[in-house]
Amino acid sequence: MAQDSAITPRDQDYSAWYLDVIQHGDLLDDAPVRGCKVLKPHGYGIWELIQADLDRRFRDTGHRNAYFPLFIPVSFLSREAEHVEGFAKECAIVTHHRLRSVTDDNGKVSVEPDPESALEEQLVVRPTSETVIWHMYGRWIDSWRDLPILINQWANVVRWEMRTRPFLRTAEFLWQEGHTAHATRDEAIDEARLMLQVYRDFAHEILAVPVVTGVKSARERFAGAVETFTIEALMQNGWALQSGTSHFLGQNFAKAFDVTFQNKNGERELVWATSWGVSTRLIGAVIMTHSDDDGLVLPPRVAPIQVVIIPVGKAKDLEAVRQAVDALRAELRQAGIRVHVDDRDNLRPGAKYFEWERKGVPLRLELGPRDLAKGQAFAKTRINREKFGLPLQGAAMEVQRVLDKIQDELLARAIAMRDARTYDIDSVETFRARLEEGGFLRVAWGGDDADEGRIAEETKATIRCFPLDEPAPQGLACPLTGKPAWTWALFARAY
RNA sequence: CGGGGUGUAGCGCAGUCUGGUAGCGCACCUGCUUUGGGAGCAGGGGGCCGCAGGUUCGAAUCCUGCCACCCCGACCA
Repeated sequence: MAQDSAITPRDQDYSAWYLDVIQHGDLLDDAPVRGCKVLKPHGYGIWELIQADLDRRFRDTGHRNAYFPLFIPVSFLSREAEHVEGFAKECAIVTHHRLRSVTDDNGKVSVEPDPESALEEQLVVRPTSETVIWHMYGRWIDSWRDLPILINQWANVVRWEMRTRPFLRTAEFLWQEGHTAHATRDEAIDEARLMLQVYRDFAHEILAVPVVTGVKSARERFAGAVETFTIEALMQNGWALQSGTSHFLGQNFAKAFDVTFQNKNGERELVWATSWGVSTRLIGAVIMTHSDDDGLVLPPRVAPIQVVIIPVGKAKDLEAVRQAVDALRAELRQAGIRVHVDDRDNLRPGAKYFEWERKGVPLRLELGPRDLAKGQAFAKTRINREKFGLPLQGAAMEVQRVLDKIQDELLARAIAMRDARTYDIDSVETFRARLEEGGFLRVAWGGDDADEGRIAEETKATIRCFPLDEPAPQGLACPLTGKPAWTWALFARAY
C-alpha cells in the first residue's frame, strides 16, 4: 500500500507529532539559514486569514496601519535600560554595506564583506520596533492635539534564538505590533486592556483557541514595560503557550526618547505608551489545540481551503460529474466559501481523501453518479469522521451551516479540554503530581520574584499569568510558599 | 553553549564493522489498463554518499578537522 511515512502518534512523542503534522500539512519548509522557515502557501494562507480578520478588528477600534524600517541604529537599543537588557542577546547586526570578491590560493572565488564599507554606525535588524517608533513619535508629537496616536504595523522581526521550533519560535517571524501614544496614564492602560480583549475575542471566535487573560509577573514581563497583559492558551500536551501580549509601557519610552506634549494648561508632560502584538506563533497554537493523530485540523475560519470537492466515478460518468462539480463550486464561491476542486486525474479518490485530511480541510464533498442520482453530495467532516448526504439544492447555505457547527464544536472541545486540565492546587504534592500530567495549576499565590524563580528551577513550571477579573484570595495561605496569598496565579510548563 | 543522536535521490532507509561499478521502498516521468478510502503492469529519469583535507592503486566505507539538522537542557514571543 502506497503510504507516506506515518505521523507519530501524540501519546508516543508529542514533539515529533507536532513536526510531522506541519510537514504532512505542507505548511513550512526549512530555509537555508538556521532557525528560518519558508511559509508555504497552505501555511501562509492561514496567516493571511489571521491578518485579514485582525486588521479589521484593529481598524474597528480606531487604529491605522503604517510601516517603519527594518534597520534600527544600534544606539537606539541602549536608550531604554531594561529594553536593551531584554533584547541585546538576540540581535542580528548589520556591519557592512558592500561585498567584494576574493580569490583564495586554489583560485576559488567567493565574496566577503568589504572592509572599506564598514558602517559608521552599525544597524540592528529590529527585534521589535519600540525604539525606532518612539524616535519618530518624538517628531510627531508636540501638543495634546496630536494625541492619541494609534498605529499598527504588519512586519517581520528577527530574534536570534538559541533554540527554534516551527511557528513557536523562529529566528525571523511575522507579526503585527501596535504602538500607541496617549496623553494620560488611564487612557494608555485602557488601550492595553482593550487590545487584550480584541486578542481574546479573536482567539475564541476565529482560531477556536480558548485563552485565559491575565497579567504577567515581573519576571515574565516585557523588557521595558510597566505591566504586561497576556492571553495564555493550553496545548493538548498540557503545556501553556503565550499567544499574544499587550503592554502598558508607562512613560519609559517617552523618557528614553524625550517625547513630551504640551497639555491644555500649557505645561509639558511625558507621553504614555502601549504596545501589543501577536505573531505567526498563533498558527502553532491552532495546530496544537485542534490537530489529531491523522494530521492537521483547521477551524473553518482559518482554513485556506474550507471545502474540497472530489469528483468520483468511472470515465463514462465524468462529463456529467464535471458539470455538477463546476456548478457546486460556483455556488459555494458565490457564497464566499473557500472551495477547492481536486480534479487531478493521476490520483485515485482514496489518495486524495488522505491528502486533504492531512492538510486539515474541514469538509470534504464527494460527487459521483450515485450522488447525482440522489441530488446530493457525499459529505465527510474532518473532525468526528461524520458522513452525511448534503443536498445540492441550497448547498451553500448548508455548507456554511456545517462549517459554523464545526467551528463551534472545535471551540467547545478545546474549552472542555482546558477546563478539565485546570487544577486547583492545595499543596506542594498535588502541584508536582499535576505538573507531571500537564495543565494549568491554579494557586493562591503568596510568593515573590525569588520564590517564583526557585519554583521554576525546581519544577520547570512558571507563572503564566495572574488571571484578570478574579477577586484576590481572602485569608488563604499560599500552598507553595506558606505565605499569605495576595493573588491567584496560573502555573504551567510553557513553550 | 553543554549532553546525546543523525547526515547516502524529493521522503523514508540499507550499504560503513571487513575499502573494489551506489542500492531498496515510496514519490517523479512515459504508455496502457484503472478510478466510491492510499491502483496495477511495463519502461524510464534522477546522487560531488553534509563539506574540506589526508591514507590508499582505489574511499559512502578508514583517519583529521569543520558544518548542518534533530532530541534533551540553559535562554526566549
